[in-house]
Amino acid sequence: MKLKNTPIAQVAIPVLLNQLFDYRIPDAYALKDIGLGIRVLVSFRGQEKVGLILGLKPTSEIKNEKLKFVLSFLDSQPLLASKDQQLLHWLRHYYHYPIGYIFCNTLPTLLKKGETAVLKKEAYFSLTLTGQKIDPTSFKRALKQQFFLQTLQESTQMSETVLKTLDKSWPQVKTAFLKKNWLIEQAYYFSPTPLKNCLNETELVLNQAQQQVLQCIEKTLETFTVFLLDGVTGSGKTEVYMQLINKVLQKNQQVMLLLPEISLTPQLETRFRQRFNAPIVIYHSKLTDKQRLQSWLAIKLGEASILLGTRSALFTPFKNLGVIILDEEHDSSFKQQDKFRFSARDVAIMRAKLTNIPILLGSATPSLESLANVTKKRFQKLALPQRAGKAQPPKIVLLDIRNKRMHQGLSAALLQQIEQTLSKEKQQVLIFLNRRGFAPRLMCHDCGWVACCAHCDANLVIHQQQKQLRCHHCQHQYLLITQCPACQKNALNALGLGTERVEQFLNQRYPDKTIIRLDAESTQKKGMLEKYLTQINQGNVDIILGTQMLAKGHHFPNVTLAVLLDIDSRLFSLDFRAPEKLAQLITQVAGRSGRGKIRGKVLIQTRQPQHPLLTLLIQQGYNAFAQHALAERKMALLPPYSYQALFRVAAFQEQCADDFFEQLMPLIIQQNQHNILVLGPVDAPMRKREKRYRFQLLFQSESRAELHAFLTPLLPKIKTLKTIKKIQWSLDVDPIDLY
DNA sequence: AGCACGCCGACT
DNA sequence: GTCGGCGTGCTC
Repeated sequence: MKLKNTPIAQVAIPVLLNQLFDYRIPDAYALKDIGLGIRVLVSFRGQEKVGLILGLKPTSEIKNEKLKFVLSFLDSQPLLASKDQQLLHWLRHYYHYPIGYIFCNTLPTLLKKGETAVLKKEAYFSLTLTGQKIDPTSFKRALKQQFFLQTLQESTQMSETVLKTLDKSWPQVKTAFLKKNWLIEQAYYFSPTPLKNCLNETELVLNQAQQQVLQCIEKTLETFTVFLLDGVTGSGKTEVYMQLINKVLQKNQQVMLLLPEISLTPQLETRFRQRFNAPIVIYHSKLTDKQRLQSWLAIKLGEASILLGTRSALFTPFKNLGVIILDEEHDSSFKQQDKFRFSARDVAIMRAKLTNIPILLGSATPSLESLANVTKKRFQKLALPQRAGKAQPPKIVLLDIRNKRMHQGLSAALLQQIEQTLSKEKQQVLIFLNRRGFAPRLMCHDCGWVACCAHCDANLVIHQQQKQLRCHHCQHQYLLITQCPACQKNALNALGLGTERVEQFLNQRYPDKTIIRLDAESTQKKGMLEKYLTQINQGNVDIILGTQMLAKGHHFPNVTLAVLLDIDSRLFSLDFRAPEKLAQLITQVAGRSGRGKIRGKVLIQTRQPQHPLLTLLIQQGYNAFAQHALAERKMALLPPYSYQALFRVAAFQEQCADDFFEQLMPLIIQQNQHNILVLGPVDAPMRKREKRYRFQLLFQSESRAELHAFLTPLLPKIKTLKTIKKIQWSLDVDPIDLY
């Protein structure tokens, strides 16, 4: 029916429904104020919700009496320009995810909650010359003043928010300092480049390889090209990034740089602030809602030029984006593994395509997907094959530990090498073991009972310091017992190796050495990881022991020996990606060694010294391994030579899942006119997790278009199945681990 | 997905 | 006679 002049707004609402909802616009609103990408407040099921206008149409198919009015408009300008909207529409089709979630939940939390989209200035404080010269120890009784003076002297500039959280007496101290003329107060939109120590990092002269790489990219600025920068650890990728960024900044364009881990942002931020005389903002999930809103707005409005962040930064709208750089492109942290499962790498590429700008993917160990894309001529490969400066590649050696006596998982030969390294001044040893806790298993020596989680199909991990047994898959903790619950004997044994156990052993064996353990447990407290990293860089540490996080691109300049423990189980994993991940891991850990003047050494303890993966990787390097692995994938028609989507199902009662699949499978057979390979349903590798039984169904096709042509009509039909109410399900497009 | 409405069993 | 079980269906 005709509704005067004002159109109907099609609104995205943050609910998990894949549709827009129509709302009438009150006649009082002038048409010019209504546009796509503007937030509105609406009543939805009796609740007020913030939604986003994604469409306007003259009439609605919905009965007039059912239509509600938009309650109010929250923006005068669109939050998302049409390019940003295009990207989100692509996401929704590609990942088959509800539109309301994609459009609303990719906004900063505060905007989702209806906060006004206005960049606010914040007060920043620095000391005047007089203030810098005051000796803080000259305070006798004014301890708060002493504290703040010292704090401000140690930094260049601090925001009011930070100062307030340090101590609530700040407002009084501030007044006192301003009166004494010790303090400069300035208002900024976001954290400014430090004034002190500014620009003390100078551009390095690039070596020939670096220069070639830079020139190649420079030529394509303002056109879409995907570059894969294959640069060994220490080859000077960061310097290439920085000089490229400089070129883009000179064109008055903005830059987005994505990293896999939050913990990698501070060091890069410091370097960038010292190098660039341009506003830089950070965006990741550890920032406060307010900080994230500020960064987001600063980039959108063009007030900031560089955005440094993790995958959650990917959706920030830019005013004038010139290049995207995504470092450590092989890293699985770029894949979001819950709710909206997307690959930040793949989405970044699509974003570059829609913006028509180059994107640079960097890695010392490129993913097989990216290497295949080079072969398919979709990506252009650029190589930095040598370490910059004088550093040589590390020497990798396999330590055969068959029939060897072990000391808490470390062989005599290994201990000897460790001791040899430690005897040299300022040399550090890095030990990689990807298992937290003391030991992964508690077993009765007498009856064979093993401690298992009541809610998951998993062994409980012994955490001796906390005297706990913990399940690493759910949050459950149990008291560490000494008596076997099955046979009542005191014969319980800790089997296997965890970082806590190795740490304990090393502390006993080397009581005069400083040993730091870096894992999720030891770095749980805020700021601990940064503290440890600083300590390591200052050279006050002898042994660094840790999990996965050691392989993530941190710099350990004094490490000359890197050790990998307990990798053998990964050689026999059922996951077809396990070899790729292991090769990347070994190469990355190896890359931590010998980045200074002394050549590094890498030792891998194994009972499989003849294993082809290890010998190929060590004798011929990662690229040879990758070519071999790609040939295998091609033979088996596995990704990247086919495309997959994984349909996961979980239910508290197995019967519910059975009933669901009984309805689902005929639907799939009927729908499958595209030769889609359907594998399953089968039990998930961990059948029971967090009290739920888990199953999966894999769809695979050699044609991405056919896979999507199959999925697109299938999903709405699946949602109409009666049994779906009793299960939880998700679809993972391009899954990277089949868990 | 949530959340309300609705129709059948064990209680003050 | 009511409280509440979760089955069904709708959200503009």
